[in-house]
Amino acid sequence: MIPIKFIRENIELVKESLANRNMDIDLDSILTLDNSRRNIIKSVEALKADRNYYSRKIAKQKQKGEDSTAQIKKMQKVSSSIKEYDLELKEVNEKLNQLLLFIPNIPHSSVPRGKSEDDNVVIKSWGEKPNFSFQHKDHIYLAEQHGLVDFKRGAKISGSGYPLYIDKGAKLERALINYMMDQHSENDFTEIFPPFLVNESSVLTTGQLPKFKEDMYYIDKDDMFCISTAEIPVTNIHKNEIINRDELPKKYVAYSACFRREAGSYGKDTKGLLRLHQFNKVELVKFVDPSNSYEELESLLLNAERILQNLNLHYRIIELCTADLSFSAAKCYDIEVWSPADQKYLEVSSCSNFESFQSRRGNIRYKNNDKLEHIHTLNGSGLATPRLFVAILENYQTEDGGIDIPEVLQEYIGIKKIC
RNA sequence: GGAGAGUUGGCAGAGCGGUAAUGCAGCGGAUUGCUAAUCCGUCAUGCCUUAACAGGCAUGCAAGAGUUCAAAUCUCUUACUCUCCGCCA
Repeated sequence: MIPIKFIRENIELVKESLANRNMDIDLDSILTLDNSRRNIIKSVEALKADRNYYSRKIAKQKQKGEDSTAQIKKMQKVSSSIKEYDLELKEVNEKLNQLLLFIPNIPHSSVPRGKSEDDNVVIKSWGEKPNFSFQHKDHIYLAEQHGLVDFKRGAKISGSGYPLYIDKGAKLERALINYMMDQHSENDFTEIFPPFLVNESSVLTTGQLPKFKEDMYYIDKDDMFCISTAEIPVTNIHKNEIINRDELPKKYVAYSACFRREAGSYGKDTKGLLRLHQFNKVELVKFVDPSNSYEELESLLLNAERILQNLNLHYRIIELCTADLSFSAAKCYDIEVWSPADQKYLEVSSCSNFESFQSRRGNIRYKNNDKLEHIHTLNGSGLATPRLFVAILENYQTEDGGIDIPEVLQEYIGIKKIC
């Protein structure tokens, strides 16, 4: 949430930020609304001052036993016109707040400007693309060949986009989750197992609502949302709380299933594990002192990268440009792992600094000396499993058609190779 | 699902129709030569005036509605927390 006062005082900056995001939001009508809001406040507060003055007078008169029917008559009129103004003010406030909830975060000054995702910047590349001396296969073939994932039965049970992991496939999936959780725990992230259904206010905090309601699974009867990421429950751990400065940074790691309707992406990546309605993800969330949130973002990125390094998978890091930045983020890095079959990079993590955007929505503050201020929130996938699963199958396949298990996972899965 | 209790500032805690006591912590200042004490101020948000310092007004007692000249206080609705009962993995 960008506060109206900030918009009012930095209108050019906000306009520029929206333009850089390729977003068209009518700021002038927001300012007009703000203006009329302040005018109403002026009028109604003058009346309320009047009312307070006469109420006190009436109280004194009553004590003395004097008659005050004239004043009371007058105040009845004042009160009813206060009521009208208050109603008007409430309507204007609601309209204004509704509009403000649709304004995205302001990109950090270091974010590259761009018109589309083509302007994202590759800032790092780690490892090497594998060279196969044999005809290598894609993950769908490999998964079906070895009975790791049953897409057909998943579709029978739920629909497309709900893979059924079986036997060694199920074990590999669980090994990945357990391995990543352990790694991050060792780096002082506190382990969380969050609720997977959350209320509306939690989704407003992180910014998936109100703008992206179409992407969420919604349970009408109970007014609950299925989480699209563990970011939602974990960020809301401290909703409406005040955190002591000496407790910062607060670092959490959580596994969750993630549910996404993927509205508007029909026909894209419909086969295999690349785009799913339900998938598993390990998420890192940090609550940090605003003065060093960008250093914390860099270290968060390293925490996520470490997983791919330990799995010895080639990846690159993209710095998202203003046009590709997500709604709530001020800055974001994507980590993309190499898929030999598709000959392209697959996004397995987004690491973002939200600055105070989410903490304002969720009223998450910290005590800075004598002042209460909004904290900065960060999060990053560490990592999402489906594309990681893809990368392991494709990068670790062997000439005899088997799949080697990466060394760090062997103790988790109990075998060294899928034959 | 049923019954009861509760929700007041950073925290603790009073007030139960006349407009938020008090304590603790924090911050600023004064004073005293001693790791501290004492005193004063400040310590939520918004709006207005001001270049700024500062000042004025309003709002704020879980959320919303109602009664009233006046609501933390009375009435209704909702949310959440706790306790007990029921059902259940």
